[in-house]
Amino acid sequence: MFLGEFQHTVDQKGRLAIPAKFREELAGGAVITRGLDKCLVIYPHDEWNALAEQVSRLPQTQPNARTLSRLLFSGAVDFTLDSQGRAILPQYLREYAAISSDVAVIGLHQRIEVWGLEAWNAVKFATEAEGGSLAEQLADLGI
Amino acid sequence: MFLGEFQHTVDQKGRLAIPAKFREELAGGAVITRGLDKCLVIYPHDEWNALAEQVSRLPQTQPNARTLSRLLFSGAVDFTLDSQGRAILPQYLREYAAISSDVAVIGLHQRIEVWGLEAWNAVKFATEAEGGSLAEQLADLGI
DNA sequence: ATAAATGTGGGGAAAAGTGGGGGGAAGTGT
DNA sequence: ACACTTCCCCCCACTTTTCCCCACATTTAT
Repeated sequence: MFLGEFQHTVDQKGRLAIPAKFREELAGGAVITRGLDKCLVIYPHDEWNALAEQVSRLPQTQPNARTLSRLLFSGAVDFTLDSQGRAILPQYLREYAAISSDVAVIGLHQRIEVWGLEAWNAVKFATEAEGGSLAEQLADLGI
Repeated sequence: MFLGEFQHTVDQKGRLAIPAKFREELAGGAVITRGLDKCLVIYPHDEWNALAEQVSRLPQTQPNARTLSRLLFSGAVDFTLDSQGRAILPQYLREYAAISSDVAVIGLHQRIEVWGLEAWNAVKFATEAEGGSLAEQLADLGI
């Protein structure tokens, strides 16, 4: 399970150190691709396969399904960690998420998100601000 | 079951001694994350897993579900107690709850809350003061 | 009163994060 | 086919953070 928030940097070669706590679960290979909110998403192999299966089963007659397919699959890169536990972020993915140097790496249970630091802070503050209304949703879940 | 109120201190390394009475129940691992009232919450592993499972099952295509996931998971830290029975509070969690040095550790049955001491005192006085009207509102909940 | 347990502080070893250099494979052009 | 360039990957080195251990003061129990 991926948990927590980490501030890392992407070096000039486009390398990103994956938090040590996440490495074991990614050892079997992982996929990084575009996320739904101008961020990047990393899935372990198993999760990715399940997701890919799900998306490809959508009726491709619907425009939204085709758009989603393109977003997910066209940008996807299969990668393994180097000996220092780093992944390489292709340039077009860095551009998509407006990532320059400082990034936030976020553990979200089954997946990992990578944000440009500024974008993440904006999202975080917004999220904390609307914490109250989200509390009601939690209540709906019986929590 | 967690009960009682304890005043502890967070040292310069961000370590917080968990009250001895709580340690046994946290021995199997625990998770600390952002609470809904600018405090921190500690869940034993079992409690946390149930909560995480419910949230992660929400359809991540919905914006609210993603926001909720981020609020809950991004701040979460999986930890075990060190040999002195202490937990480490990451800096971003201390910032969230405005925790500097003195904190209140509150046992609340299934979970533990951690408050900055000043914030806790304010909340406590407010709670005690509105005890009367609170009773009425609780009555509406069927208690 | 003595002994055990609890809360607090600090030092040192190990690991994590970051940056840079060099060798080899792949691709391009002549 | 050969030389050249480019890119990728592996390795090494440094700094910072984290984790583990020991030490001490205070409280609680016997």
